[in-house]
Amino acid sequence: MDPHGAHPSSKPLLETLTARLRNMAHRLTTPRRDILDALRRGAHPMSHRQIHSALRGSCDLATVYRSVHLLESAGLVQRFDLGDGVRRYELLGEDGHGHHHHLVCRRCDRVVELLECFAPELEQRVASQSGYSGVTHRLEFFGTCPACQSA
Amino acid sequence: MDPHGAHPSSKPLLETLTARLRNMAHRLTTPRRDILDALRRGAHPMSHRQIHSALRGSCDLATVYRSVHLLESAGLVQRFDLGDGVRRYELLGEDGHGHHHHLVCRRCDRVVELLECFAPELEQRVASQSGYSGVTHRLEFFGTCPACQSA
DNA sequence: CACCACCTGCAAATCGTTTGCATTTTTTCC
DNA sequence: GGAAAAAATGCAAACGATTTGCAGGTGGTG
Repeated sequence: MDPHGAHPSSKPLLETLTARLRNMAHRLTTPRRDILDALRRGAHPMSHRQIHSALRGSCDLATVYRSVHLLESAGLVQRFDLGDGVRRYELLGEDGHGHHHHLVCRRCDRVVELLECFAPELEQRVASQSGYSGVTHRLEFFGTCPACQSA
Repeated sequence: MDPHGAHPSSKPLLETLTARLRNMAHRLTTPRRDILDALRRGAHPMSHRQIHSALRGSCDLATVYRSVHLLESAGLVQRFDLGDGVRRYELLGEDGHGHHHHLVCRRCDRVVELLECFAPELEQRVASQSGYSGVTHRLEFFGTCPACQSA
């Protein structure tokens, strides 16, 4: 666990990402490349709006929604729900590598990236005891960050 | 873990719930009582809309939103985010007892209530290593239920 | 039983997200 | 390198969940 760091995995090259997209039989368009690049630069999960403003309006917000949706189903990005009604996304390594969780401050929304994922064996247990297949999980932590504690 | 059962904890009396509300220095109004009763009867987490229709329009949808919000901050109900953009709620025992998780079918949205909560010691670890205080968590599982697997 | 703070109903506003359609871009193939 | 087909984009409008302003109604306290 790394209380201060940014995204745990080292950043992949933009080329690597675009290659992955092409291999999925998807077109490489300017918005998609730019979105991947924006996510590559971001340290924390980004909302559609954040991505859109990082792009400085180089493409439409609707395109961000459509592209991120495609990137998600292509397995290039992972969605996170941090409690407010806003969806956020981070790059995901190949074969699902890079799966992790977050710790969010209830007061100031500061986000800490947590390195380890504890639950893989839990997924197994849940799957075998319920009969469900392809079990995944979503886990986030919430608390009050040091700064907000003293404030 | 109970793959087939409904809410794990036995249902509290409606009187018990209303008493808890009164003790929090909140008024006991008809809509609030009815909402608590609807949640008491429901086996799975209910959305505002579901609660509202369980009440057969005896109060306004906006009142459901306002009341559930109050019940949540009073610690009487707990919110669950099951992945679609819809918030769902279940009764929560006193002192936070009754905390648990769900397993949701990606195809048909069937929900399984999971009895155990694995993460309390994780909260400790996350808290001490990050400096955050009052750490809680949200954990849900997703998969494909037996029926949808064969379909 | 009267009063006051609080709550409700109603309707409109807000916010995130999706969608229809005409136009532009990417890719493929010659 | 260029034309044609398939797919993606921009724009604006639609949508669904949730919130809010305001006028009138209600709970519980003295």
